[in-house]
Amino acid sequence: MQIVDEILKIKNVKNTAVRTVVLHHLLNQEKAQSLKDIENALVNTDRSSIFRTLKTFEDNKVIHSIEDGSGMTKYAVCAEGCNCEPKDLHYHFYCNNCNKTFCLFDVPLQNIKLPKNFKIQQANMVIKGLCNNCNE
Amino acid sequence: MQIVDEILKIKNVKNTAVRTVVLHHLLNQEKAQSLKDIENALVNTDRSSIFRTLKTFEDNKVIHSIEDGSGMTKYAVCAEGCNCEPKDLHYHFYCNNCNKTFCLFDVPLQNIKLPKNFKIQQANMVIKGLCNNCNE
DNA sequence: TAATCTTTGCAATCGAGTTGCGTTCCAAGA
DNA sequence: TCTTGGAACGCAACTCGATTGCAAAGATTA
Repeated sequence: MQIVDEILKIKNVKNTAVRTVVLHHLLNQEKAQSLKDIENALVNTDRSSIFRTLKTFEDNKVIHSIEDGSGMTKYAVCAEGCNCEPKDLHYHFYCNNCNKTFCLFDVPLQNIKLPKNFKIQQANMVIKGLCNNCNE
Repeated sequence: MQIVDEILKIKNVKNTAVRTVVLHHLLNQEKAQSLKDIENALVNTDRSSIFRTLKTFEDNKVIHSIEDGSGMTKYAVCAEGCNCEPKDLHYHFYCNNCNKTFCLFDVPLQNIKLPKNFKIQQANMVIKGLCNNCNE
């Protein structure tokens, strides 16, 4: 739990009961979590409280959200030092079979050459296919 | 209208009244369209008919869908010869200001090196920022 | 023409996300 | 310690894009 405290302190987010359990849960997942995933895991915590907690975390760069095309926004803890700027972006991998969403921190994002006068602010890169567990 | 007929014929999709107007509309747009966009443009065509038409088009690779994070799935006509396979993928650009979604056909997709045993099937690449009209 | 399958339009439903509001909690100041 | 104001919480209701059930209309085949 001291990691949770530490992260919240660094990101300047006040620690509360809900925030603690939500962040603790997120830290213990290998795959990005949807609101429903978290709701199911934390049975006695209210959905809207979790929702507002996720918003707070996102606003304060504790976590980042991923639109993986599953219809549910997924959330994952930002890597240390991440400010969710273009340089901090990474690919996500969505498994079409087990529906898990992974952060691919090790796959570098190419330097994208946009058309003239287009300006990048964020990006949402999702590769879909089969993960190592589901690929035969 | 003969382009519409031609595309549907090539993609093996039976031509109907709704399909004609939907595809014709999509062909005349510079930006990807949401179901609502199409609904608003084709006032006397039913939403569910448009919806089912889009599904049919997508199943038959007439169009592809884009999850741009706006909460609404967008649709755009596939380029000639597109089979919506990884090699046919392209980046999309979502303008945070005017909310338009563009297909960036000219920006090549890098060859992504996935972790061992991961297999790519599709991808949804969305870059967000300001388009040329909105970038000052 | 009759039988059958497909497409369409309408209405209802689903579900993720979001919000309003009253209550509870907490921290700062009196 | 008590008071007070703001933040967080829990509950219920609501929004809105997506989807489906069903019957009518249209197209296709025998």
